[in-house]
Amino acid sequence: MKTATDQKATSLETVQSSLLNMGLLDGLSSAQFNDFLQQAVQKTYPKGFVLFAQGDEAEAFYLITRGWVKLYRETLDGEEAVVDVLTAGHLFGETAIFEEDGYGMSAEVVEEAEIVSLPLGLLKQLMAESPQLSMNMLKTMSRFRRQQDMELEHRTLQNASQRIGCFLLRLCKPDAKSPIRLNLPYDKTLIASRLGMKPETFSRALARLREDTGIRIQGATVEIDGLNQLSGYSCSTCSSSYPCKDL
Amino acid sequence: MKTATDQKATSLETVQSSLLNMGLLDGLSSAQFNDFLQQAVQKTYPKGFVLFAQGDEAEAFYLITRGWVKLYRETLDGEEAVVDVLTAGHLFGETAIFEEDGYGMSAEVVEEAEIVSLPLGLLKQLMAESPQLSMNMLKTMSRFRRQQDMELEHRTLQNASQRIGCFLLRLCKPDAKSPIRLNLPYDKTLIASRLGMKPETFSRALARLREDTGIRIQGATVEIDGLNQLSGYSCSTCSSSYPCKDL
DNA sequence: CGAGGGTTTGAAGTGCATCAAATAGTGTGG
DNA sequence: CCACACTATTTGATGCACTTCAAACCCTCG
Repeated sequence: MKTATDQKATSLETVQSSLLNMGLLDGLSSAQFNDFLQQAVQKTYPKGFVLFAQGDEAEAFYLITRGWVKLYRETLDGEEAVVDVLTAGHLFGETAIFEEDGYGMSAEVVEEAEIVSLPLGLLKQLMAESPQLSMNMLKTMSRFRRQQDMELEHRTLQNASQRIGCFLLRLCKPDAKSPIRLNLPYDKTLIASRLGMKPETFSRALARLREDTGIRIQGATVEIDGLNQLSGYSCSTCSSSYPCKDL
Repeated sequence: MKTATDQKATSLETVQSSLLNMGLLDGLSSAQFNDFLQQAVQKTYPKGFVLFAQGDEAEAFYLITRGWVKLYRETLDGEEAVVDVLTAGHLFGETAIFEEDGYGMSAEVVEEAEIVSLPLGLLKQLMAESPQLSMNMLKTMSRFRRQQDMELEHRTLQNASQRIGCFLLRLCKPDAKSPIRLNLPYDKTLIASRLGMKPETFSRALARLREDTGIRIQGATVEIDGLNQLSGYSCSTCSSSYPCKDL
């Protein structure tokens, strides 16, 4: 719950290339794009920094260029439900553009992150002028929505071990060659809540996944011999078979 | 899994007023609106009719004017996850507009329904011309997305009885006077899957809800003395307190 | 009346949560 | 470089919630 503030501005060029890569702003005139660029601010945020809290007035949306950010909701009695954990290339906060009572969730940095913030007002304004921009926005939202649908399905139909397997599969590069080695991107407790389970359950479920599929785990390092090994285990109770490109 | 076909065309006027009410087409020129109207088809579908299945090529989107429709996904091993159950005034299938591989879920009529179908192609075409239309679409999607977020939160944080209480609350008209009487809109088995639980669990959880809150249940009829009674019970583990306008 | 679906009830099992405690890992100051 | 403090992770024991399988009940409709 830190609100510390080590925030270092970085060069415009970096910001520019980041913005171009995210797709949302494709098709804007260069004048329009420059408007954005002028108002873009890139900073470095420490772990624990809260970018915004549920209900805050929505003034900006964000693009991550490094690090990890957690999106979550808090209930009246203090529980926390992690909606998603995002990293470089991901966009967030932009869906607040149509919501009257501020951001629908909170966002907190979980691993030191570089983040570009952009004014929502400008986005809204340019959207009225550029159908292409609206279209991009729709695509973005559509993809998010599909992800959320999958998420709900997973919670309903997959057990803890399968959800972990699915999570690991999504960490694998599609073209990786066996055996695949990968590192868990953030700590196990956070992965657990990302997947809707308690840390203890995560630990046990991971152990079971290891026994059932033969993957090897050493601390935060995971080694997988073949993807079929995992996809057969995790994807059977899912409506889209591996590779599920939506997640 | 019926595919029967009793389909009766209805008058253009009815279709027109339905279309005007749904908000999505606000701001279109009358010429554009008429294009839509020309291609709108309203039919009556029997219970069990499958409007489209996951993966089908997406050619139309739909507006319900009467009855109930279930949106769901099916897994490889035959399980079914109900995404939502919709009724008059609800729109569905329109989010397939940006998806390359057809509808992301299946849609089946669960209570005889009158449904207007509209060509997705036309929507896409007009969206390029009318920023307002894109904007409407974005609002629609944004609302859907928020609903899905809530849904996920509920599955994570509420137990079965609380989810049923929440469901009942959303059936109540906000201005209803106590005691509130209402009828379950579709059968209990379907409500159960809508809420992500088995019929047996639903039955027992409903019994527990009755004991804990004092609501009265007689078959499909529910009587509630006060909303606080229910909201206190169901909404405490939720991030938005009653009345949660998003669902 | 009888068939069949929806609903409830009972008994037993499974999975995840909880509480408690041990262990491993990490960073700090000495 | 070590000892300590603190956090992350694992393990064990137990409980509760939901599911499963089975059977009874109920209601509607032909």
